[in-house]
Amino acid sequence: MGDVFKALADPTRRHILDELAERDDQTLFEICVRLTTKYQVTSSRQAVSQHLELLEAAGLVRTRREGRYKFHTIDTSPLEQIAERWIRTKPQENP
Amino acid sequence: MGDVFKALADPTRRHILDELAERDDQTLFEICVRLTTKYQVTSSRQAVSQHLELLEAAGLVRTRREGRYKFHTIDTSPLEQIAERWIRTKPQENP
DNA sequence: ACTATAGGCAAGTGACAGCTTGCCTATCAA
DNA sequence: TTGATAGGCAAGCTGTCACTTGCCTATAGT
Repeated sequence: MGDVFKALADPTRRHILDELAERDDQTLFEICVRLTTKYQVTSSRQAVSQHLELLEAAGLVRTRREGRYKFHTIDTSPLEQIAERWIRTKPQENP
Repeated sequence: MGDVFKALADPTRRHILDELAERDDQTLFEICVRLTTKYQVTSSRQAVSQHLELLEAAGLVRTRREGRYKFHTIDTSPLEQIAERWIRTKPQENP
């Protein structure tokens, strides 16, 4: 669970999630091109690849292999619980 | 906004928020004691102090000075928007 | 005034994160 | 088969992070 927060802590990874939220099923090269053109992210291919590994390890990105292409998909299910961890717990609650 | 994610990326800071969610208005020393007894966090006073600075800079903790005591309060308002950034955005939306 | 308590400031250290570089594998088209 | 494309592996570098250490300030009690 801490992996999700660490994954979200980097601005480049947040841009990757932004991009995958707009358009799913993108390859590594497609993501690289769109990061540079739309978000002015100048990271290399290997850097983006390592970010995608981390996002996949955190459960935020799922991958699907097809021939020599590897498509990446966003998975928002880990995000749906994390914020409520502290929001729901009010002070002076004593069961 | 990225400060919020970076603040949440550290397990000790998440424990601090857990503790402040349970009991508000705690001093630095109170937080230190409770971190060690309840969460087995062995950080020093200065380490916890630096974590609280970071949490305050991220807007997750508010402080109030009273004499030589400084009370810390959790503020969950930054958390209420962050997760929805990617959850709300569905693919194939084209305005 | 003096001592203890609550907290702050700043330099230093060890470890890890993000990134690059270079080379390698696998798939597809010609 | 050959060349080009998509991606992976691994070592190395650099900056940042979490933490410690030592000293300092300020408030409260006696």
